Amino acid sequence: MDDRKLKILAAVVDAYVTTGEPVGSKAIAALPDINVSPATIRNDMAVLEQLGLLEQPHTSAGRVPTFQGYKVYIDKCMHAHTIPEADRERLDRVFEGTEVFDEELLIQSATTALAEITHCAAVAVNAMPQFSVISRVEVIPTGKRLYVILLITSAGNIKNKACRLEFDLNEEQLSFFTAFLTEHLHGVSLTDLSPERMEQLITALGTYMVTLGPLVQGLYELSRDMMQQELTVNGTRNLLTCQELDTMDIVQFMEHQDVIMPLLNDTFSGIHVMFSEETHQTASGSAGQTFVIGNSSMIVGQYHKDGREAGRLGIIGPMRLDYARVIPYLEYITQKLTNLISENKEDDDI
Amino acid sequence: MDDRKLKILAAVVDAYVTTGEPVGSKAIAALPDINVSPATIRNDMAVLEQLGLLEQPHTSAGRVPTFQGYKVYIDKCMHAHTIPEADRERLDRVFEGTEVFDEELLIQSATTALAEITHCAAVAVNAMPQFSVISRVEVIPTGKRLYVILLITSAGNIKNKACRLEFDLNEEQLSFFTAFLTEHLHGVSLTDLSPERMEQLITALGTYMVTLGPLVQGLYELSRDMMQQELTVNGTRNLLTCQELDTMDIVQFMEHQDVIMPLLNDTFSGIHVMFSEETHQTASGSAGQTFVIGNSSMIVGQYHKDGREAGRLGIIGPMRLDYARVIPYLEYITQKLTNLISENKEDDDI
DNA sequence: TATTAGCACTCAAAGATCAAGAGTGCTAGC
DNA sequence: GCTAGCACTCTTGATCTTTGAGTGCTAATA
Repeated sequence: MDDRKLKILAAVVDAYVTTGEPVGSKAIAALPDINVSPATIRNDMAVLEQLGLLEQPHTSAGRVPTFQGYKVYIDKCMHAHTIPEADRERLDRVFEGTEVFDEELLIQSATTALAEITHCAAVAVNAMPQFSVISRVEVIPTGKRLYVILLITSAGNIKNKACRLEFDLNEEQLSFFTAFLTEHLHGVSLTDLSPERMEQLITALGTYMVTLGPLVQGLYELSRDMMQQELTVNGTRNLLTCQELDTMDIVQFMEHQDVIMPLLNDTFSGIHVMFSEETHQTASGSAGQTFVIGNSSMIVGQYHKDGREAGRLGIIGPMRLDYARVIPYLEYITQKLTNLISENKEDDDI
Repeated sequence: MDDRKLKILAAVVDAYVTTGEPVGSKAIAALPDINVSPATIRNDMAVLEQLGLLEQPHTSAGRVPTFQGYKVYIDKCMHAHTIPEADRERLDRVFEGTEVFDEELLIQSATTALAEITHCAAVAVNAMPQFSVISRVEVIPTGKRLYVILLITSAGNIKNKACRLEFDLNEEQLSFFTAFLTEHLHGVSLTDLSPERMEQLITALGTYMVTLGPLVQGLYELSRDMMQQELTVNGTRNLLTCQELDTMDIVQFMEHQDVIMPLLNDTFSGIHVMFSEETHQTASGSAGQTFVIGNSSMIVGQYHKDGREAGRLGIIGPMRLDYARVIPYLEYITQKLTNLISENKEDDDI
C-alpha cells in the first residue's frame, strides 16, 4: 500500500466526514499537501476502490469510504485531533460534585457528557460482577405473609425483592433463617449460587424446607438479578439527526438496547471500533452478530479500577463519523474514570 | 345538531380512521345506511365545517375531522366495537402467572399488552402515594463508613439508598439510631416528612446530630424518592409507523416521558380523551399545557383498589385513531386490573 | 322547503421533459 | 509515471402538463 494512496484515503475520509457528500478527485487535488493532478488521484482512487476501501454511489459521483476504508483509516492514517481547551475543561468538570462511590451516577454523568460533546449516543456497561461476594442477607417482614429479602454484596451493590409465603413466620423462625443464611452464604461468590447449590441449601433447611423454600427461591432470583450487567445508554436521540441512519432502526434500538451487550462484551482491549456492516464473532459462540442500526459504528473503550477492567464505555454514531475528533474524547473520559475510581480505592485503603 | 349530520360526522370519522384519506361526499353517499345524495351530504358537510368539526386539507379535497370533531364523535355518535373473542381471551391471559402483589409487573404486563393490541403506546402511573405511611426503617452497615438506609411503607413499597458518613458507627450508636427512627417515624405519612420535620428530627438527635445528620438527610431524600409517581411507558415505537406523527416529537417524548405526568394526573374520572391540539388546564394551576407529540391523542382511564383510585392507564396514539375499537380495550383492562388487585385485598382480609 | 342533478372550477399528485453540473474513465502526450 | 483533454454518464432540480377527485353553486324537482 502506497504512501500516497494512504494519504488520499485519509483525505477522502476527512472530506466525506465533514461534508457528507461523495468526494471527487478535484477536491482532493486542491488540498495543500497533495501535489498531484486530479487524474493521478483518479487512478489511485480506482485502485482503492479495487481494494474495497472506497466505493461510488453511482458512476458519475465521487468516492465514499467503505467500512474497510474506515478501518484502514483509523489504523493507518488517522491524525487524532487534540481536545480543544474548552471541551477539556468541561470534561474535567463532569464528575464534580458526584460521590465517587456512586458508580451509577458517575456512569450517568460520563455517558451524558460524552453524548452531548460527540453528538452521538453513549453507552456503558459495568464489568461482569464475577468477583462480588455476598456480604449480607436480611429477611424483613413487611406485611401479611409478605417478606422483603435484602441482598448486599462486597462491591456495595444492594437489591431487594418482595416475596410472599404460605404462612407467617414467627420471631424464632425468622432469626433462625437469618442466621442460617448468613452462615451458608456470607462470603459466597454470586457466581457460585447455582441452582444445585440452592437445592442443597433447601434440603439443609430440614423441617423448615416447605415454609422457607420460597424465600430461598426468591434469594436465588435476586442473586441472578444482581449478576445482570447494568447497561446505560444516553443521547440516542442525537442519532436521529443523522440522515444516513434509519429512524426505525434507531427506535428499535431504543426499545431493545440490550442487543448491544454481546458486542460490548466482546473480547478486546484498548479502543476498538466496530461497524454494523461487519459481522462480529462473539466471544461466547461462533454465531455471527450484527448490530441493529444500519450504517452505524460503535467505538468502545475500557475503564479500570485498580488495574482490573471495571467496565466499558462506548460511542454509537453513524459510520460517517469524525473518528479523529471523537476517539480522543472517549480515551480521555475512560482515563478520567479510571483515575477517579482507582484513586478512591487507594484513598480508602489508607 | 341534526341527527343526519351526526350520522355523517360518524361516517366521516369512521372512513377517515380506516383509510387515512380525506373523505368525500360520494364515498359517504355510497354507505348502506345513508339514503341521500352526495349533494345533500356536501351541504351538511359544509355546515359541519362551519361548526369546526370538519376541515378540508385543500379546496378540492374531501373532509377530515378536527379534534373537536373527534370529541363530538366520541361523545355523541361513536359505536364502540365489541372486543373480538380472540383478543378477549388474550387479555384474560395477560396477568396469568404474575404475583398479584407485584404491582410493577402487573402494570408492565398491562401496558405491554395494551400497546401490542392497539398498536399504540401505552402508559401508566400509579396514584400519588399520599396515604402511604412508613412501616419500617432500617440502617444497615455495608462497608467502611458506608450505610444502607432501607425504607418500607405500609403500601409495601421498598426502597434503599447508600449513604457515606464521616465516621463509623459502633453497635450502640446503630441500635440507638434504629430505635430512634422507629420511635419517631413509624406510622408517619410520607407527605408529612417536610424539611422542617427533618430539622426537628436532627435537633432531637442531640449529641449524635453531627454523626447521624447525613443519614437523616439520606432518609429524607429516600422518602422524596418514594413519593415520586412511577411512570410506565410501553410500545412507543408503534407510534413511528403513523406518518401523521413527527418522528422527532416521538423521540423527544421517548427521552422525556415525564412530560405527560401532569396530563395523566389531570382531574377527571372515567374514560377521558385529550388531544395534543387542545390546551389543557392542569388541576394544579391555570397555566396551559400541551403534549409534545403533535397530532396525537391520549385516552386515559383509571383502575381502582377497593374503591379508591390506584392508578391510571392510558393509550397514546395518533389523533386519527380507531377510538371505537381502542376504547373498549382500555375499559376492559382497567376493569380487569381493578378486579385483580381489589379481589386480592379481600382475599387478604379473610 | 328540502333534496338533487348538472356543471364549471380548483388544486394536489404524478409524469414527462430538459438543462446544468459534477465526476468519471480513457487516451495520447509530456 | 504523471497529466491534460475530452466524451460520456448520471443525478438533481426546475418547469410544464395531465389527470382526477372533490367541491360549490345554480336551477330543477318532489
